[in-house]
Parts: sequence; C-alpha cells; structure tokens
Amino acid sequence: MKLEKITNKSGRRYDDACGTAHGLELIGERWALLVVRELMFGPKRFGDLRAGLPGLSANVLTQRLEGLEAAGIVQRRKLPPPASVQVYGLTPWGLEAEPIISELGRWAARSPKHDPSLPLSAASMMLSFRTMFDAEEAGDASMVLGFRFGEEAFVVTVAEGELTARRGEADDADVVVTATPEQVAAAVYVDQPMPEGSVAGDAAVFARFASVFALPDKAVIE
Amino acid sequence: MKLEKITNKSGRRYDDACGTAHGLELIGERWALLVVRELMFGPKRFGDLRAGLPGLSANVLTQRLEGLEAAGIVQRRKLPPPASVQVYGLTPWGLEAEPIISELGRWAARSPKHDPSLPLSAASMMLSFRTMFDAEEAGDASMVLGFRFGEEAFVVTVAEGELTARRGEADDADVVVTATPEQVAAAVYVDQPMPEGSVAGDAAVFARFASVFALPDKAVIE
DNA sequence: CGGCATCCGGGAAGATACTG
DNA sequence: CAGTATCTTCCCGGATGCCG
Repeated sequence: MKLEKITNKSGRRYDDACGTAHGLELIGERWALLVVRELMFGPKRFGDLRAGLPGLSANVLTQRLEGLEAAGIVQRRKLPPPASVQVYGLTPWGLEAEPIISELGRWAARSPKHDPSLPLSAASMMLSFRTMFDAEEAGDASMVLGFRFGEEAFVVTVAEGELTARRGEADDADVVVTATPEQVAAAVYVDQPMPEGSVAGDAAVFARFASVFALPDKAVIE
Repeated sequence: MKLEKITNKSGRRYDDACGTAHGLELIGERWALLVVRELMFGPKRFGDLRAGLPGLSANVLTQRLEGLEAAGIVQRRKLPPPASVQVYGLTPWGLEAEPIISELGRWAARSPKHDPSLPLSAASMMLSFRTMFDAEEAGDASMVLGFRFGEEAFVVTVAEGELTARRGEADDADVVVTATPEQVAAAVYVDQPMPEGSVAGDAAVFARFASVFALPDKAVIE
C-alpha cells in the first residue's frame, strides 16, 4: 500500500519566501552552523573539524560539508604540494555568516540554562572575544596577546576600542597564553586564575585584557 | 548485548559551552525560529500560528511551543474574558531574538538559491521592512502607512531615518494598502505594480516608500 | 590516517485521523 | 478551534569497512 510519494527532490522545505526561512534551509540542519563556526578563522581538514565538534560523527560531517558546499557556503580546496591536503574553507559569503553566529551566541548566553562549564573549541573561544568585547570598558587600551591551544595559535589585538582576532603566531605579543580554551574562558568570564605557568610575559596585560569582557545578564523570564 | 546507553535525559545535546551551540539547543530545532518570527509582532493563537506556517503540522507545533515555553522564550497566556482565549506570546527575552532573525534573513537573501516567489506570511513581510530598510535612501522622508492582510493590520512609520512597524489599525495613515504579503513584496522588492484598488490614499507616498528598500546583491560564489 | 560509503537502531518530523 | 493519538518516513548518530 505504499503511496508513491513522488519525492519532490527534497521533501523537507519550508516553502516560505522569507529570507530567514531560506537561511534555515541553508544552515538550519543540525551541526551546520557549528561547522561554519569552526571554519571562521580559516580552512580546516576533515579531522580537525571533527576534533572541534565532539559528538559529530563522520558521516554526518560529510553530509553537512556536501550541503554547505552545494549551497556555496563552503569550498573544498586542495593545498598545493608538498602539503597536497584537502581542506574545507568558507567562501566570502560564508564568512559573512559571522553576525548570525554572534547574535545567536550573545542572545543565548542570557539563557538561564546556559552551562559555561562544558567543553569549548578554540574557534568558539576566539569568536566569543569578538562577540563579548566591550569597547566602552576597553577605552584606549592597546595590547597584543598570543594564544596557543595545542596546535592552534591565535593573535588577538586590542587598539583604539577595537578587537581583532586571527589565526597566527604572535611575534610581538605582550603576553602569550598557553592553555585550554576552557581555562581561558574561566579566567576571562568567571574571573578564575590561570594555571601556573600558562601566562608568559606581562601578566598585568592579561588581567587588563580579561577585564574588557563580561557575560550579559541572565534574562528574567517571569 | 545491548549496551546500557544511559540516556542522558535528552539524547541530542551539543555538549558545547559556546553560546551559539546553546542557542541552537534553544531555537535550533526545525520550525522553532519561524514560530518565534510569527510571534514577533505580538501574541497569537494556535490556529493563527499554523496559518502563518503552512507545512507545519499540529503535533510538531505543539512540541515546539512546549520546548520554547520550557526554555523561557514563549509564554502561554489566557486572554481575559470575554475573549478567554489561549494565546502564545514571546517573553521579553524571546523578543530580543529579533536580531538573530534579521541577520539570518539578510544573509540568506544573498543566496543564489533564494526564491522570493514563494508564499509569505504577514509577519515575515513586516519583519523584512525592518531588516531591509535603507536609512540612507530614506533621508528625511516622513510617512505613515497602513497595511491590511486579511484579518491582520499593521502600521509602518518612517521618520527621521528610522522605520517602525507594529500591529494595529492606521488612523492617520497617508496611504492604506490592502493586499497579500506576496503582492506587497513584489511591489517593494521587485518594483512590480500593485493590483488595482489595493492602494487607498496618496499613491505617491507608497511609491516613495517602496524606494527605500532594496534586496542585497547576490553573493558571488566562485 | 583521511575521506567516504553502508548498514542499523532510535528518535524526530510529517500526515492524517480523532477527541473535547 | 485546539490540540492529542497514531502511523509512516526520514534524519541523526554509531559502528564497520573500503580505498587512497
């Protein structure tokens, strides 16, 4: 009694002209936006993506990458020899999805149910700097920090009320932090001390840096 | 040989401290963000929600509303007699999700695959005004428009480079439009003429109004 | 090892019918 | 009108295995 259900090419559409609905068709599937998040600081390999997204299985990651590539958000490239490795990177348009991630993160951080003690990827940590930076509080502070999370290194610059964060080694940093993303989050957002020896250089700079971030107040529901 | 899979109360978490990941747990399920969108201009009844979301079945809507209520995003209220009707409305925090919807919509409108000829709800149309308003283009224009989509009526005001849109009857409007959301979208975004008799009042005002919106350029992928 | 196909169990989404 | 009950379909997540 199978009714032939002529599958209309992809049964699960919203059929809605609204841009938001179309956005959900593009990046609304489970894990999709987090894959984009992981690529926000540059291309990554399949395995490195998995490392930043515990719980995401290989077959689902393959599906998401296929979908994102078909949508024009992700591009697979082959690094030139001698690397000759396949990597996945965002297209310029994909890169412009950052405000979505930021707004969603800023809003959700106010949830009473948000648990900041869970694991955190390096990309999340760096993006949260951009999202939670308080230009007012920073004033005219000027500093360069290096962060090293295992293999991944980042440079964060604060100057003229602006914060920039990018992948890369810090050559002229005031302070270099070698730790886990979770430890940095605890120090910056919950004012916990960093482990011994994890902060190399001017510790006062790191303390000042930590002071220019603040989690938003929790939303009051009733 | 079943391995006891101690189901941790809700098998599908992201286990990620990132605010974005938590946001996806709150409003990342299918349809959830669109339900929030439909409530952006005020509380609605169950059936009216369905009307704005064709394709969403009753049982799924029930699940979404339960989830959103548990998360503190939606509140069910009972209107005072003689209405005595149950409605669903956003909490103050839920209302603050609008930037997420806007950013997602603005970004997705640049997708090469976006099809603006699909059906459109009244709430989507009104939100798109807020999202796509070009203050620069508006200059010092000042006008009041009324929109009527079947039962729903809205007032849109442009003044001092700002646009406001809210539910309500337009008493002092320069022009009142009675049409479908799709027809308005075609007129505003694709410069098509409105049907005969759908624009009551100063037609020049509506023309000027339509000129202060523009769809963003399509993203170039390669 | 990285990338991807395949099989399977569980659960969410979708359609329809039914109830107060 | 506002949901609930039920059934089917499909997606997600885990395991395994193939191939470069």
